[in-house]
Order: sequence, then C-alpha cells, then structure tokens
Amino acid sequence: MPKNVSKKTFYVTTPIYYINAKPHIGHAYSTIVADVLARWHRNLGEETFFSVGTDEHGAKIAEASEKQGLPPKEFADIMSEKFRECWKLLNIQYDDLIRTTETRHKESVVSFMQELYKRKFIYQAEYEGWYCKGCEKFLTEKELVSGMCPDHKRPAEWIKEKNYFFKLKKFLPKIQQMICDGDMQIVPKKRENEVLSLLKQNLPDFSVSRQNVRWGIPLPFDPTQTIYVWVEALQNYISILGFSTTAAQQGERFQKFWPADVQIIGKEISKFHCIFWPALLLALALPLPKKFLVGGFFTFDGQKMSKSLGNVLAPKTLVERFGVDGTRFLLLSQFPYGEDGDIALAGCVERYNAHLADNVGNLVSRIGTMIQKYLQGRIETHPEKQIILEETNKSIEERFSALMARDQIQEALLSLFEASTKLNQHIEEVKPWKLAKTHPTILKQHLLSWSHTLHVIGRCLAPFLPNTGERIQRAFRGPEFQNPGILFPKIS
RNA sequence: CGCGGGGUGGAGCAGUCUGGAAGCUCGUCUGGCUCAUAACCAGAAGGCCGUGGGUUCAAAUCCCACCCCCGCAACCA
Repeated sequence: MPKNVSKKTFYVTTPIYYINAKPHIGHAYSTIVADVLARWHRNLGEETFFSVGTDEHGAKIAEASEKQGLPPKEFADIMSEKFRECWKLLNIQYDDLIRTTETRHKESVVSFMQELYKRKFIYQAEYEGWYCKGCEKFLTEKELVSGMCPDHKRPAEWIKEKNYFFKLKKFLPKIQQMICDGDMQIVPKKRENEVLSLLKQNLPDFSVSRQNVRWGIPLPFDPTQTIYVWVEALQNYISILGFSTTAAQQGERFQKFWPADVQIIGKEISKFHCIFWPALLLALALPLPKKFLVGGFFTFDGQKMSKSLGNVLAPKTLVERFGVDGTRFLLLSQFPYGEDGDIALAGCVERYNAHLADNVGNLVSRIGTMIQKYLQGRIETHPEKQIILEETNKSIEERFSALMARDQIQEALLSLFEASTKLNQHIEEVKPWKLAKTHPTILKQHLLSWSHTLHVIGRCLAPFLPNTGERIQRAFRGPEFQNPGILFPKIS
C-alpha cells in the first residue's frame, strides 16, 4: 500500500445537547441521522469520525441544579449520563462523546479565546439590557411582551455589566460569500435563505462573556468573567478533536478530520451554527464546516410536546413498543430531513406493520421458507446462473447510493421498501409454488437471485437498521441459509 | 408588522421552485394466490387541491387579498 495516499475522511457531528432536560425524541432523531451517515460512510470505506456531546455550563444549569440541591457538576453528571444511556439504547455508534465540563474541552476553549484576544478580535464594552435567563441572551425592547420573554414567559431582568465582545461584523461578508459559493452549504435551501437574510441585516457584534454567571469557563484574560455558554459550547466540535492553538499540543484528530463534512443541527440553532460559529473559526483562519444539515421540529399528534399536555415522547417509549430498529425506522421514514414532522402513535403502528412486518419482514420469511423447502437451505453460488435479477440488484444499490449522496435520507430508506415491494410483485409473476412442481431448475435460479436481492437490501439497510441489516445479510450470504427468524413481529 | 411551517379523496402526506390530463401510504370494497408474519398480488370506489379575485390557451402550481390551524427545543421555562 502506497504510504502517502491518505484515506478519505468523513467527520459528522450532532448538535451539542443542552442538559437541562432529559433526551427526547428530537435529540434522538438528530443523533440517529448522524449515526446513519456515519455508518454509511464507514461502509464506503472512509475513515469516519462521529462526535456527540453535552453542553453543561450556564446560568440555567446552575439554576436547575440548585433547585435540586445538587452541585452543578453532580447535576451535570446525572444528566449527561442520561444522554449516554439514550445513545446506547438507540444503538448509536459514535466515536467519542465530549462534555463541556471536561478538562480537554476547557483547555481547548481557553486557548481559542486567548488567541482571539491576541488577534484583537475581542474588545471590552459596557452592556446593559433586558436579559432572559431562559434564552441565555439579551432581548431587545421590541422582543419583550409586557416585560416578559415571549418564549419563556418569564420576566426579563435589566442587567448592566461589563462584557467582552467579538468583532462579528468583520466576518459577515466572508460568510455570505462562502455560502453563496457553496463552500459552506446549508441544507435545505429554505434554511440557507433564512441565514442569508439574517446576514443582510448586519448583525451586531455579540458578547462572548458573562459577568454574573459563575458556572462556566473563566475567561483567560479576565477571570472575573466566564465565557458565554454558547460561544464555548460551539467549540466542542473542535475540542473533541483535540484542537489547540499551540502547535505542540495540536491533536492528530484535528489535523485529520477538521473541517467537518456534515454538522447536523436543528433550525432553532442555525444562527449560532451558520453565522457565529463560522465567524469564530474565520477569526483564527480555520476552515469552515463543509455542510450543515438543518432539521425541523417534531410535534406529537399534531401538538407540541409538553408535560402539561402529558404527551412528551421519550425515545424509550418507542423502543419498548417497536424495538430499536423499529424506532429508528419510524423516526427516519416519517418525513424528509429538514421538514417539520408529526409523530402519532397510531400512525407508528400502521407504518411499522406495513413496512417492517408485512413488507420486508414477511418477504424475508417467504423467501427463507422457500429456500429451506425447495433448496434444502443451500444458497450455492453459481455466478453464471444468477443473471436474472442482476440489473435489478444493481439499480437498487445505485438508486439508494444516489439518494444518500444527495442527503435524501428518508427517500433512500424508503427506496429499499419499494425494492422489496417490487420483489413481492415479481414473485407473484414467477409463481414459485408452481415452478416447484414443473421447473425446479428455473425456480432454483430465481431463488438464488432473490437471495442476492435481499442481501443487497440488507446491506443498504444496515446503516439505518443495523441489527436488521446484519441479520438479513447473514441469512442470505450463503452457502448455508441462516434463518433469521421473525424480524418484526406484527403489532396490533 | 418577531420568525417559521401548513390547509390536496375517510386518515397521514407528496406534488407548488421549473404552470399542461390529480399521485403515494394506510383504511374501505371486490377478486386472485398459497411460498410467507391472517401475509402477498390485481382491480375498484372516493378529491370542485382553505376562501375570493387576477394573470394565462391552460393554475394545486404564478400574482393579490382574506380565513383557519400549528410550531419556535421544552418538563413546571
């Protein structure tokens, strides 16, 4: 192997999750999408890095922990662990998880901020205004509704404090250009338009520190202040790679994987990720992420999930009912990535049965049975005789790959179920139960082809439904049929 | 005028950017098949595409006005 040929790399990130609440279905969705991309690129043979993380600083966390009578760090330990458990439950194969309270993160951030300061992109100014602890940000007079934050329905506080500001304005034109030139993609298009319109509004510089928040990382050049939680949290995407401004301490991972190929985010945080984050990176002359995939919102039975309505959907609830792969399927197949989507339990049962139990699950059963019955369980390789569905198999994989390459994740997944339906139709035309009596040799050829088709479907399915994909592949790999059993029991 | 999404056969949605014979999944009805998880396959019924106006040979699709739903990430914020 030639020494200098470096393998293609792929770096995908999930949003950094704020730990003030337990993981919900929205967290699960973004993370599963990232997991699918990571698994897919691993299968393509690329050297893949998949990061997840938890955001643990800020006034809100301090407040929440106090309410529970715990030190913030202990509270963070408990909450962060819940996310970890959730990813385990959902079979998320991440490479590393970073917590913003970890030393490696803090060191990385400190070196970053110090460098910004050194390069004179940070200046000091007095700031006063209405502050909402819920948003962790200052609100304009216009945004307030009778003195309350409209989002959080709590009174804003008038705060006057010394702050350090980042020279955001300086970088806005460059960011705009990068987006327009396609060097930093924002998908879907409507989210890109939103970001571009924000850029045109000539955003003011933003503050990067807080004087009155103690639960945070001290600002290296003024330890009386802590770093604004958002500014610090964004840097998890590089601190996890071991970023440092000191060459000697620079992580190998950073060299290898930055810039990120895909950053999965939600539309509510696109301003921070598509404007503030790139600006910070530009300030240190670092390359920008290549692509943001911006997800939509979830509703449950057409309504916002809320505790008062008693309709909060925990990932665990779905997993208990539909299994891990069932849950992954339901979340990924319901709507195209980037759209808002509704999850209804009744619809879930319906889609689970229609696609998983009756379509793919049943197809695997019927072909498996025939292989045992008509071929005595032998899937022998006769390449010259397996041409019947070669074209079909090739097109299944090509179509799937093309959709994946265009980030059409839902469509790619559903294309496999269309393939399964086509195979069902084909079986009906061929009438194997008749061939068994009249032309057993032809039947054998068909069965070998069908096994191959299922093997292809299993391979494509694997990034989405890892367990199922593996079971299907193992079953039809040959030479001996491995009965996978019932993949998806029907649910009533 | 905070921002954004949406109103298409019984249900859930695609189609709207780039006008040109209304599609998909589920459900319902009828028929077929028996290898299969009461599954699979074929066919049928069912829609003046939120309302009103406009542009056009032609509008679900473009323009204007209006009505109605919903969300802004979250666990007592």
